[in-house]
Amino acid sequence: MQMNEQPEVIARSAGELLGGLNEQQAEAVQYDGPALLIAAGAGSGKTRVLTRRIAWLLSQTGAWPSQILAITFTNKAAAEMKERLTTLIGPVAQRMWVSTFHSACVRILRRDGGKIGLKSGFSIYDTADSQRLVKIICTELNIDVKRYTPRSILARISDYKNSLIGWQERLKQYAPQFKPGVRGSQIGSFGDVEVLYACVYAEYQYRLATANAVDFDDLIMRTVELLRTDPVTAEYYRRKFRYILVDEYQDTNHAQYVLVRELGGVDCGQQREPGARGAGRMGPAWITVVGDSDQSIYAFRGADIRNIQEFEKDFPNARTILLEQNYRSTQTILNAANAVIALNPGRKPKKLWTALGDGSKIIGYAADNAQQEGQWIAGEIARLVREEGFRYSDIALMYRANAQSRSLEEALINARLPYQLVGGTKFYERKEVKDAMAYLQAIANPADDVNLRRILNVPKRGLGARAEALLTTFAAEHQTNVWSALDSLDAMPNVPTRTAKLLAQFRDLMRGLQAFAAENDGKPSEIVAEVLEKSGLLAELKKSTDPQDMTRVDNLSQLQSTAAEFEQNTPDATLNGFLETTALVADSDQLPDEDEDTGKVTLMTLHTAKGLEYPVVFLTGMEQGTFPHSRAMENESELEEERRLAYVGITRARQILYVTRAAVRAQWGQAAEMLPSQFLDDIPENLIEWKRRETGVDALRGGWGSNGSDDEFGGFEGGYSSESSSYGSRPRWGSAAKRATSGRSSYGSYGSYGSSSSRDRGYGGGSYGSKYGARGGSSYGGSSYGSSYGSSSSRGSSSGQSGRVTTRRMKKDLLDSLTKAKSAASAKAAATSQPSRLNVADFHEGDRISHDQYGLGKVVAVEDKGRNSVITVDFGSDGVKRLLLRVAPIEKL
DNA sequence: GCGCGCGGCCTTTTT
DNA sequence: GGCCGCGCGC
Repeated sequence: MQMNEQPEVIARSAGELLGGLNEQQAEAVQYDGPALLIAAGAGSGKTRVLTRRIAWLLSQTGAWPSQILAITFTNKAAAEMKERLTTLIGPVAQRMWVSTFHSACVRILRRDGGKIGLKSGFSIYDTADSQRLVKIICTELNIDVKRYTPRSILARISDYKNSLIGWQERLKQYAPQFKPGVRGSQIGSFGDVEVLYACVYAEYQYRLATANAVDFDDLIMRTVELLRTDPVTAEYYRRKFRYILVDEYQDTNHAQYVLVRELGGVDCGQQREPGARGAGRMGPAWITVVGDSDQSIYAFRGADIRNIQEFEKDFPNARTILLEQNYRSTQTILNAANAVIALNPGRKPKKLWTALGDGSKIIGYAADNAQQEGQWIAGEIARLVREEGFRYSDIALMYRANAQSRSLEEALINARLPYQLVGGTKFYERKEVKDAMAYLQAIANPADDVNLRRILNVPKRGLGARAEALLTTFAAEHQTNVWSALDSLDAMPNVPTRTAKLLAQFRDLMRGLQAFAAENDGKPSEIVAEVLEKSGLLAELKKSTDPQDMTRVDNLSQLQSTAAEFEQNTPDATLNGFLETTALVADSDQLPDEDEDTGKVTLMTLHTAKGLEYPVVFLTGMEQGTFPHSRAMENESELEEERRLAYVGITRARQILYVTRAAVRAQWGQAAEMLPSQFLDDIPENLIEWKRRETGVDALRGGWGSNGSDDEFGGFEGGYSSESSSYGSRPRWGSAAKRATSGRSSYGSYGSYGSSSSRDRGYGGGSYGSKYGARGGSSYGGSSYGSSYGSSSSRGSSSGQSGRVTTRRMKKDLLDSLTKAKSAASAKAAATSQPSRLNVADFHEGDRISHDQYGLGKVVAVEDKGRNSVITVDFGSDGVKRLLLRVAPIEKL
């Protein structure tokens, strides 16, 4: 560390640090004692309090930056906090550990994991890797994976780990005779499923250990193990971290709770030095936790709400400070939130209030189906921007489950509104990216069987199941891993000549890549390039004619760019560092900064939305079974969690809250009638102004208005156009309304808007190609990122700060890749770079096509009228239709 | 060993 | 509607 550059904390006076705070906030900032719980209601300024408290500890209590450990739940939250701290106390903030539980543990394990058998180059398995491994194990143990899915077994293993239950313990209790790592070990008496779980758990951990790998949950559990088994290490961290602050404490699980206790040395009975300032140099660390039990929404992944509820019992001399004043929302919104959450039994009563005034009413809308819900929302967004001066980035659409995004996206695309989707399939989960990453993993850590096996025959090189079995058998017999088996190929018996040759080729490929990586460890981007080139991954995709493969090539190129950025923004970049940052990205890390105007509407799940705020929020899919989710409705405690989720959703809104529902929603391709969500009833009647309350379905139920037409919902067009005049300006094609009720995808119609001018609006099609072209170059250094972060990344060299920069760069890329994925999914058109999706010249009499609604058909006539070309198609029993090529949702077969 | 086509099952929510 | 796994034919 370059000490003399700026070693000092910018001195902040007490007045400065307390300025603008209310009484409770100020008290929390100054609190002088070992254990503090800040029970912070939604929007009550907790991040502000947390950062000011850290500054207070530094400038008023004599703490050193290096003594601070601040834990957040996402990388983004960590980056933001670090940024705020840097503003407050100067660049010295970089010396603090501000990170997620997971990154902090990686850092600890990289340094000290050797003491529990982890070599420092260990791999971090994501959920997909872990599932692969479980599946491999199940197959070998002859477990019926239909009945016990790897997914469910893994969930169980995850539960054990979150509760710090070791595999030894499970094995001892349920299958003492089972020997992990011994081939042919079968599960004994199989009357009890616990036996199965115990065996798989044990075997899974054995394989992780031989692969020098850990999974997400291990990061926490093994760190606890380290601290508990190695007193020297424990002592080191206890002396180091004198102040521990944990955000979103209500979402911690048992393992994380214990981790905090262990790091803080709460139970080791050491006394604080008499007369010391603050926490002093020994004795228990000072612990500050911030959270809101009403926002606990992660019980499903092990979060234990009791951690926060029982904080005062758990930590001696604890103090609780309540923050109830909300600085975010109108009183109307808070009243709705309070009313909903008040129905949860057994909570400590807490009532949010605001000085901001009542504001406007909550707006309700009942649509006939999901498509119309989306259309109405799109119209409303256009109106908000046009008439009320909101920006697109002021608006967020939220939903319970990712699958709901589709109909909303389609509506936004059709209305030509720019949007960004957060979450869903992540960049690093795409197959081609995952393949490339598997190469990198296997190079960095050859013992990593899961990843090595993944790429053995990717791209296809004639090494199938037989060859793989040769390797795994040999590996098992010699108690070693697949790479070692491959490495000693010459000693392997019974290998057919042809297979031996292919295996040797693969071995040499990997040896070459390993050597290259060793020589260029500081240049991850070059390693990526080498991998893409030498492995044949790129070549395989490039020679393909599948238009989707072009996107895949782009994604791989993107991966290389991401590596290049990592390299530029990280002082001591390594391949492992790159792998690490990619392993721990979260959905919310893709989100842009609050102050950044992306010019796009944001779509995300309610879970992802936690911690965010928007002037305008649409809570969509307010139906029984959708939200609350059907799987959470039977069980009271799960229903309580849904209610907290509703509370989270409502309190995201600052000025205007919309609640919308659909009377019919397609689930697994089947239309289902949906009743209004109980949460709508929980909001006091007088707070909601319904723009449309009855749906066509409700009307039919009431026994009137049915005209028996085969348009599913006769009332649809009328209700919809009389409702909102803003639709008048939109084109209304005859087929559009009908298609909207068909429940089928209408991506096809996207391309149909494609006069070339509309393609350059930044949400797909043509713009993507050109934008990508620009990115492909080496223009990163000159970007605004380069300049704004240059100063911090050039100072000091702890990996924590680089993590921050990387994350910020990466989320940007992920964002772009999402936008790209969007366009890729929707525009086969773009692939041929034609201005219009379908070209009339491509259609001839007798061609077979597929229509989104009518299904398969045969072309009987083609009329070339330029932009207005029409084809006539015979759909058999569905009749003969004339279709405007420009708008028809069809695909040539 | 590979590729295609069919059928079953499904989705909560995520570090 | 989509993914994944399996079975068949080459």
